[in-house]
Amino acid sequence: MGRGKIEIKRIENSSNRQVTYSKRRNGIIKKAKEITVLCDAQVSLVIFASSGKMHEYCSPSTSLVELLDKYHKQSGKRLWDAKHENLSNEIDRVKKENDSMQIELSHLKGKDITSLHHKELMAIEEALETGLTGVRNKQMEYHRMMEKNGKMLEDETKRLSFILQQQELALEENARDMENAYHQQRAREYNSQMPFAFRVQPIQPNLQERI
Amino acid sequence: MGRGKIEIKRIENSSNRQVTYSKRRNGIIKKAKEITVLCDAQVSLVIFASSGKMHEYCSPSTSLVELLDKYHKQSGKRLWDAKHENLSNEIDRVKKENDSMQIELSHLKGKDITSLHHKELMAIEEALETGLTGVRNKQMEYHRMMEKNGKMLEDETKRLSFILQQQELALEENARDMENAYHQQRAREYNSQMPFAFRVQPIQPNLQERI
DNA sequence: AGCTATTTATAAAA
DNA sequence: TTTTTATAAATAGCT
Repeated sequence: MGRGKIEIKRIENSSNRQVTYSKRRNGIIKKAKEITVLCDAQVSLVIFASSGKMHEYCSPSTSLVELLDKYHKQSGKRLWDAKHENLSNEIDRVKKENDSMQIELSHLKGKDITSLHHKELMAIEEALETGLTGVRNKQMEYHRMMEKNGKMLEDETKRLSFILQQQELALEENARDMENAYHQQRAREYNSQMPFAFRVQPIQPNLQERI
Repeated sequence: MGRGKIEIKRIENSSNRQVTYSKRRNGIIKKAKEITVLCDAQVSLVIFASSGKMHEYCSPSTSLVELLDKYHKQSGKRLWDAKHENLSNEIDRVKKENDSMQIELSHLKGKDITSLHHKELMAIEEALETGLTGVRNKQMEYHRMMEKNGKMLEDETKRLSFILQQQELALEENARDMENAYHQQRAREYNSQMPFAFRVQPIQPNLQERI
């Protein structure tokens, strides 16, 4: 069906193989369409190239899912049974895990322990104590942190109020100085003397050592 | 491709249609086999005649299920039925449940609590305390039961040893009686007198009222 | 189901 | 890839 006859065996030349694949794939799809129309048939065709690329054809009157359903019914082959079984098994497995965790949780919460024996109760008690210790340590840690923060705030407040007090004292002193200066001024004015300047003292106490 | 050219439209003559279907179906399957061999392709082909009869071809290196799996991965189209999807959904749901229980269990056991906040820790602590209370109550109950059992055993032991003591006393008495009887016998033999019988007394004290 | 004239598909080349 | 073209292959109509 071409310039030369070919044997039906793998085409070793990769680019020839690719070209032939493309042409023959189109050919098959064309044939599938034709038989669909000519003979009222339903065709599902899925082709994967060695590259992994997929092409498909499905008769327009139907769908792959529908055809596979018919396939089930006709061939009796249960295509999805294996999958179903796997899924079911996994569900069972996970549910069992679930149940045992559920029971463990109940026990840890003190529920459904009526039927337990002494040894089991001991184990649960131990687990609860371990957990409680862990949680309480964590709480303690948290608490200590809060306390530390509180202490720091308290210290800072003390420091700030001390500074404030010092500043107030300084202001009062300053005010007194000014008043004195005023009275002296009046006296000097009265004596035709020049007033002498006064300087505001630095009022902020050196508190660096407290920081 | 035949004695006369035909239009690609439904063949109205039923027997012609049937013949053409048969010939072309074979043709397509042959082509499918050829492209499989020539080009390293994988082909799935399912054909239903209008009569409902099915024919299929699948490349020998694979299977329909496998190809459909690949199909699903490539196209993203869901081929499996609702049941399948339901199962998948259930697995997801149960797994999620599992995860959250796993986390809860970890927390109750004092693991992975580093990232928890104060409020959450409080809740866990409370749950642990409740659980511990429950378990300890149960232990207490158990303990009380054991104690009660112990008390009963003790009482029973006392009762039994009392009975034993009584029996020993009775035996001693019996022995004395026998000795006396022996001496009397000897005396009587000496006097040619017949011995008189003696009876073992019931030795078990009536202790029913203690049970 | 075979046969065969004719159409169609396609291998090789471009 | 697509087109060209010589040739192989498929098949429509007939038996």
